[in-house]
Amino acid sequence: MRRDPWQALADPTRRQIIEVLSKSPQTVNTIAENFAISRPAISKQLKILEKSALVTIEKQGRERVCTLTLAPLQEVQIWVQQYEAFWLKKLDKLDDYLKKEG
Amino acid sequence: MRRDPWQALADPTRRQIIEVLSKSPQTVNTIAENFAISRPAISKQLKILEKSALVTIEKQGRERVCTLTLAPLQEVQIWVQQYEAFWLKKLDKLDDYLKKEG
DNA sequence: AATTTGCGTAACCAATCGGTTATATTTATA
DNA sequence: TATAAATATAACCGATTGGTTACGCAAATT
Repeated sequence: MRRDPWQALADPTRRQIIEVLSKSPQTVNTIAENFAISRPAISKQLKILEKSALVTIEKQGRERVCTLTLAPLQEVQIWVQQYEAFWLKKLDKLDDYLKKEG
Repeated sequence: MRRDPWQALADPTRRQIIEVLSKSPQTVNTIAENFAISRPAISKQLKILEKSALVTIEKQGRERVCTLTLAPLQEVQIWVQQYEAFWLKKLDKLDDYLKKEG
């Protein structure tokens, strides 16, 4: 049941978890301290992030250390960049047009 | 009821609609031809895209012409790029470390 | 050995999602 | 003017989402 990074990033809480983990790897409880919702809710979101390969969870004693993996963001970035290119091309065409007609 | 672009982009059908519209503005039916799902389903998705400002829908006679607006993608791109920077910085640190210790 | 800590899991719930079919409305066409 | 075309809207539906509380269990602490 592999997860689509788009779907994983759709939720603001999950994006915030990523933000928190970008400072450093952290345990589940430490992450949860940043949020108003319950710890099991955070656990669930972490599992979703894990399934989309954005986070790896490593057992260390009774704690679980969560680490960010940014690789899946590439898919998103490439998709967006493709449209950035399209966008710039369109601007170029407009530019050409204005130069010819102007 | 303004929509989050992240949430709008979470659905693969909606991303595909964006792809279709990136060729040129199109009417609802023309868009729908690209998909196996019903036309009302496409209408719904278009409305979601409209609410997140990714698409504008203009009435022209009995047709509605849908045009792509890529501006909201900037929010996504900036968010992702911020982590690209983080990622590169981390690689730099690793590089420094390896040079010192190596 | 008993207790506390850190976490997962299960059961539940209301809201939202993404689709459907049926119907209504407006505009173009014969 | 009757009809066809393009589309929206409503009512409905099952699945998913994102949260909750209650409970269980292994590891650390006392």
